[in-house]
Amino acid sequence: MAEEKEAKNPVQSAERIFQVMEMLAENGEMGLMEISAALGLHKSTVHRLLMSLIYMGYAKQDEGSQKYMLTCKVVSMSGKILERMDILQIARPYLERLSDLSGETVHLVQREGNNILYVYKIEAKVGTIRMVSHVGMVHPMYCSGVGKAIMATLPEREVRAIWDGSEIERHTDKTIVDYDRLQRELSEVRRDGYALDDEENEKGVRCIAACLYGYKKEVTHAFSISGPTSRMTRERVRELAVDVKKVQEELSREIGYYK
Amino acid sequence: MAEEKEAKNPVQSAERIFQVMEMLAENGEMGLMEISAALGLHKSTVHRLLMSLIYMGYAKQDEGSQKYMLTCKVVSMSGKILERMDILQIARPYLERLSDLSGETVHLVQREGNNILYVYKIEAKVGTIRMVSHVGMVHPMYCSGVGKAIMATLPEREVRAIWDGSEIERHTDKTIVDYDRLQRELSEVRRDGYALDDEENEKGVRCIAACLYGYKKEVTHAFSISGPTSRMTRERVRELAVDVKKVQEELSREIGYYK
DNA sequence: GCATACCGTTCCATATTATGAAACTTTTTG
DNA sequence: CAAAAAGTTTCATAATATGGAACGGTATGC
Repeated sequence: MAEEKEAKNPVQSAERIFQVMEMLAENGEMGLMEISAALGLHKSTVHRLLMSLIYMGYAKQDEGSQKYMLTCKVVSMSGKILERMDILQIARPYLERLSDLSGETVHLVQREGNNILYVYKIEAKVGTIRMVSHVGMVHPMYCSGVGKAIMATLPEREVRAIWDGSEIERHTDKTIVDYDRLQRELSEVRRDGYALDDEENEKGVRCIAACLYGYKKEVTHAFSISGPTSRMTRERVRELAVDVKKVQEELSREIGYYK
Repeated sequence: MAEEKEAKNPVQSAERIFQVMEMLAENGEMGLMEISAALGLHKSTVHRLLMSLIYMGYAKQDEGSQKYMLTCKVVSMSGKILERMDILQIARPYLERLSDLSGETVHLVQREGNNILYVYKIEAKVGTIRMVSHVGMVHPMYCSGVGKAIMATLPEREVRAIWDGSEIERHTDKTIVDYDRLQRELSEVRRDGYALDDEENEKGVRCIAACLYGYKKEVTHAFSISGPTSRMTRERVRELAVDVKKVQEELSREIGYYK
């Protein structure tokens, strides 16, 4: 009988308060009973937690519907976190250069376990098609150019762990759904120095990505240029690859990576 | 002896947890004792709160320095909040149109008491000068074009209240620092239908702004085009005013405002 | 190189705080 | 208009957070 001393949150009410917040962030406006039922907490408890959130300015109650929702106070906190993020501040001008010369959407992402988190986005300067991505969005690694760019720097067993830890979902008919193909593609990424996402994630969207070396021992960040297949022809991607690799090199060097 | 039954937070530890988070968001990496001293809480208490934040994924501890900092988990929460914000989703294409035709920085802001909060920003498509603004940033109303656009819709006593509730700070030699001038400018805004910020907030930056009608009874949102004085000449501003007012009208109508 | 001071961490008895049942009020629904 | 559901308030009780104290590690100063 293995005595598992499982780690537990030392502050119960903190845990519950964030459960409520996450619930509201996920579902938008909710009623008290709805939250109570979803979390399995007594309505009296939920009410108290909500009053606390309102008191602190993180939530509010709609006067008409009486439903609860989050305010923008965490948006403000989020902004401060991003402004303090040194890698973002350093990368920004480089990414803007990529945006200027391609006119396409540019992203900077950060690894979070088996997923990547979008921390910066520059909207396309041409065309009217908008990508669904947005700052704060979390996405699986295995089906994104940036994710593959990061995975390509990891030893096989870690790649395997990410694969096993991800829920493999087919988004388009080109989505990678078997591990062998992922491995083959990662070798190509290592060979070429950049990663491609050829409509694997979103129909009609092609993307070229590269990672950033030198921030931590393990690679944690990557960036990409994405656009509609109409403009992002295979040929154009090959052209952009030159710029992407150049930015990768310069930026990695500025961050502190040599060779 | 007026028995003031001041409202208090019904969940003490929630209050403290957010005090810790806000502290870290404001100051970045901090040591345990530093937080403890700043908040006047016992180090043991702060430690427990931090362990809770780490457990939930909102904070982490640097292995080297042992200092604590926030992770990007609230960035993710923030992203979800913004994606649910209907007015932002509706306004986005209109603001992009303004961005396309001007090439300058475009903002959408939301009133938060005496301040405005930036909820959306489109970077300038021309030039290399970057504005310091960012999504999540909070700014006083009295010294911004968007702020004046909103204030111009309020009755005098509310304007007065905002003025009194703001810390008047001179940012440039053109910053409004007396109430009479603010009032005069607000009359102009009412007359013209748009607000100007002529280097009042940031040296070398001119901005034209208008509010959005129809979302709530009170006006809560405004948008703007900003750029360096070199490109944003008085004449160009007059030209852009036409587009700004057009977007104001169309957008207000789409939101649900008639006449 | 040793002593001291400082920081971070852990433990624990105690007092405070959060809890949830129940009662009450308001709103919605049939 | 009645009944049900949602939201709010109260309160005794149980559980939780609290902070003093002590421990261990690391940096600082002599």
